[in-house]
Amino acid sequence: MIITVDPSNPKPTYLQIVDSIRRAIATGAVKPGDQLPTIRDVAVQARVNRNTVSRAYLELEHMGLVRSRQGSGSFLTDNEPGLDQRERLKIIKRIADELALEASHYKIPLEQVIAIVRDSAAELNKETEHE
Amino acid sequence: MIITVDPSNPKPTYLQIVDSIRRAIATGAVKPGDQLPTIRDVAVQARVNRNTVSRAYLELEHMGLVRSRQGSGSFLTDNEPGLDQRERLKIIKRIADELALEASHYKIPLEQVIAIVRDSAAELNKETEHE
Amino acid sequence: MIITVDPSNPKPTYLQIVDSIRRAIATGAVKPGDQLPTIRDVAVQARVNRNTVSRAYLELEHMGLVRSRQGSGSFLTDNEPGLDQRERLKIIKRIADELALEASHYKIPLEQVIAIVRDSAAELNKETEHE
Amino acid sequence: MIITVDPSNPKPTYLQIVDSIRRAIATGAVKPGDQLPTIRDVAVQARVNRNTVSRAYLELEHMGLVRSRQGSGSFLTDNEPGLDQRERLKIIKRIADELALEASHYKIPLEQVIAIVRDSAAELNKETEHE
DNA sequence: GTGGTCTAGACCACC
DNA sequence: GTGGTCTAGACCACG
Repeated sequence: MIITVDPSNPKPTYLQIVDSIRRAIATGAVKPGDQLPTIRDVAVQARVNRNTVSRAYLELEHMGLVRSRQGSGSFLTDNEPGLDQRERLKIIKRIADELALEASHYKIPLEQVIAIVRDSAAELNKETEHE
Repeated sequence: MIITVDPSNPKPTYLQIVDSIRRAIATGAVKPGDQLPTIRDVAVQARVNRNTVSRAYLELEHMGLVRSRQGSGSFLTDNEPGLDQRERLKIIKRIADELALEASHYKIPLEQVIAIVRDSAAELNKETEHE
Repeated sequence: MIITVDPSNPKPTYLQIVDSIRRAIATGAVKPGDQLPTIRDVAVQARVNRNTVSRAYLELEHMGLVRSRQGSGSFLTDNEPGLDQRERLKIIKRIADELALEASHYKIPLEQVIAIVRDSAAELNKETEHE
Repeated sequence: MIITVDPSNPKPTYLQIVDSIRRAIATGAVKPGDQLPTIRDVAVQARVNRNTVSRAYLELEHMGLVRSRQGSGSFLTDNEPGLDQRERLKIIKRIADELALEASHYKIPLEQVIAIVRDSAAELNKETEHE
């Protein structure tokens, strides 16, 4: 699994790591029960401090996606995310609003924006289809 | 102009104000040359500290959308945003990626997500069309 | 609010802080909407590092009991805990089992154990009744 | 003797094994002088690493409950636990406090909690009475 | 002033 | 080997 951290991205490092792993989950690169790379490995690979990776894994644990056990490692759970449908749609709407606002501000046509969204989704599904 | 701040929104207050004003620009509620509401008015209306509104206006100045004139208030400029096309698309892509990731995580179908994006765009254009 | 940390207690420091605050909530010493003592204040008072208190507040935030906002402080939410009744009883049962096992091991009579439990509960309710 | 390990239980594996054996002692399933199952047997049955079982048996030795004889296995001693009454009550009080705090937090009535404690104690004594 | 993030490095607990 | 905790101290972001 490839965990990338972009220092120019304003998003906090630990959340970028969270996103990397959530992306790996979405693409099917890791499956429920699988062991995640160790905290130390990710720290070396992404060139960040161990504590920062710890923080990311803690977040994933609070999201119910990961379970870490002392001495044996961190594993993907088989849980579904726990939010109800309303909450989910609220989150999606918030991001969609932001997308529409930025696009309008930069005068990027709606259809082009939608093409970009399709593109992002396709990148996630690319690997999934191979299973 | 209505400036709303939602304390449950994790986005910082000053950026919520920035977004409100950018939204007003996008919908045509304010036009180049128009005076913006005073910092004090916004602070009272949105029930936030004046420093926070100040911070928002400063941000808008940095974006080149607003110019403050000594003693007479803040006015909308007629500037186009200053980023080049590549930068703009990079920002859009980042948001689109996030949208796709969240949607996949919550198992919301792509077409529904796109419908929501169209919706968000339509809300922005609603008022514009009336002009 | 008094936050106490006992170095001889094997429970991690940050969880002892969490318990102190949960205890303050249970006794009614803090109410929904109230501001909690600042992270820095707790750190000084309990003689621990700021980061340790941060960790405790983060945990409380993940439990849905507290909301922290940059620049303004940490506040008690008005949420009810989010577990369903089954989960709650499972947690209670686990502690009850441990209590029964230790008591049996130390040959402490059941009725004495129950008296101690009543005592612990009374300490929590003492202050509440004064409201 | 049945040793069970629940991976969803946050308690460390070796302590879960310790508790299983202490429970067997409390119910009278094993008596002073009896031989305990071999480390290897427990490891196979509970599907854990032999080192983990070793660690559990070591802990039981430290508690004075078990003595290992070279080459012939581990046997239950006829020792009484070595803590003085104050220490014992302190441990009981700590668990009782935790029980009261969780119950209050989850709004479970005190009498129901006590019924659960009686239940836990009854489960321990059930088998004892048959002797 | 508030809380948030990150680093460096130490030590502990568990398997 | 694994993850967990804590410290010290720096710097940033927000109101």
